[in-house]
Amino acid sequence: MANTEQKINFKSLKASCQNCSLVELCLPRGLDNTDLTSLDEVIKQRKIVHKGETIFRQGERSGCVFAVRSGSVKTFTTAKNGEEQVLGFHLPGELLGLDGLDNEIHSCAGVALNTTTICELPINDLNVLCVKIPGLQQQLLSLISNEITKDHTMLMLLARRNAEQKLATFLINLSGRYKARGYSAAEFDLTMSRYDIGNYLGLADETVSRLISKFKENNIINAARKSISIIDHEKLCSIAEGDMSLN
Amino acid sequence: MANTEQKINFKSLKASCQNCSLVELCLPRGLDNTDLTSLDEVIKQRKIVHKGETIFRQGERSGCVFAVRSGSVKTFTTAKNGEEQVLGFHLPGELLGLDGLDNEIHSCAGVALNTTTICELPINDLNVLCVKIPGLQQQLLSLISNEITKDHTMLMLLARRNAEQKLATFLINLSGRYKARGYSAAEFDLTMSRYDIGNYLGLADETVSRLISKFKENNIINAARKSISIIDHEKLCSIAEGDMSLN
DNA sequence: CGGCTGCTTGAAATGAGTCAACATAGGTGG
DNA sequence: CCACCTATGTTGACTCATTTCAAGCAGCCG
Repeated sequence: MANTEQKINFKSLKASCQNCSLVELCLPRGLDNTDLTSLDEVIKQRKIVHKGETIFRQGERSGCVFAVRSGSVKTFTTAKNGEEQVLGFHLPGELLGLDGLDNEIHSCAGVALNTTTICELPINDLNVLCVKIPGLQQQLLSLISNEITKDHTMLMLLARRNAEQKLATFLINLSGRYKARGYSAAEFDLTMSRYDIGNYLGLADETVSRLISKFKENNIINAARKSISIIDHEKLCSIAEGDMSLN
Repeated sequence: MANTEQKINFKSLKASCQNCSLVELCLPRGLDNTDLTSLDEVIKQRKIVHKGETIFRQGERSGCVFAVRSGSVKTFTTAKNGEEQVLGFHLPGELLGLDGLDNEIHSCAGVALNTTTICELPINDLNVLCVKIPGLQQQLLSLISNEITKDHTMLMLLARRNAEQKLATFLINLSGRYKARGYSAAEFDLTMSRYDIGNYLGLADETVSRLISKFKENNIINAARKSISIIDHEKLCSIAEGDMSLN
């Protein structure tokens, strides 16, 4: 398909899909440069998606997995009655669309929350590569397996935690993910609306708003609209764990 | 590893792991008898597990996926503070432990709810087979992908539905799964406790109890302890969908 | 500049949780 | 085989966290 003569090293691969977790996950497990070249060929050219635009639709077979290069994305399912459930938010370096890894239709949709750059990874090409690179198959299973573990954490959060704990956990989680990708853990933007946060956490958006205000009053965070800074990470953790409650 | 001379046809395979969904899923996709023979070799001898006994532990690497042959199993995670969250119930013919398909540690535990027969499918053997049988790899991805979709449905249920809808959905779901495996859709036993149901659905067990009573009063179901019969499936669906509410 | 969308805040309503007492089944041991 | 004991399930009364309804506010985009 592509020119396999052109050997690409890790640096150029990383440049072609910066912070792409698939690539990063593969690296420490002993894939060599040839493998990486092949992998690089699989990553289609980046695509720019604007706020509110759809990356893949529910019920559609995109044939791809996606990696966020910049910007952010929400995934959600739509029920028969039209109700939406936000399933997750995806930051730079993170993957989405793994529910289509079996090359069947997506059970959720992905929409950009702001101007976003996306790398597409065609699944058929990945499958071909999997035969050539035994470790890659394992990586894919690991990725999708982690996805299940994440969902299980979310089930616990939704079923067992109160509103304060949910929001605190959400903020800590975002903070950690930004940090893992080299951004500030203390200051970042909430690219999603209060409504989306509430929907994701199983709360009314008014409740989210109220809690943010309460966290502000208690000098745990500072917030103005989209912009968030975490002042007291430790207290936020205590709230998330249920070891502490406000008022 | 095993004697590949001994050709086993579908019938004997099915007998060896009755209603095993992995086998069933593979069949319609064109695996031939030789493939099935190999698959059969992978399925370790059945194991009997008694009520309350553990099939695999959280944090343990079992190296297996499991299929329920008879009985039933619950899976759950335990949080740092010791709190448990039930993640699912597994009926005859269903798989569990897919979170270990990447051959890493399980992020949840599986415990028998009553006397249960289990088939073990060692992942390493499956991986070897995947090289021999291209379709199998696809099947595994499909299975795990369905698992993600199921979790997403559950997230929607926990986040957006009230107690009545949750319990109605739960009962309809169980009914459908029993039916799919050839059991009665209208009459079955709840092998799990009210506490487990409540934990799974994010409700107090008293709430579950009250709702069962309410459904009984309205002649939608009949129930005595573990035994359940669905009288008015249609109404139950209406409640689940939120088109109808009691009192 | 004006209108729109998203956010904030207040007050009232309510669904589900908590606490507590009681009922029943099933298992155990005398 | 009966009597007791413990688990689990049921029901009631009360509480409270969160939702709902409603009104006002502030950025932002055309």
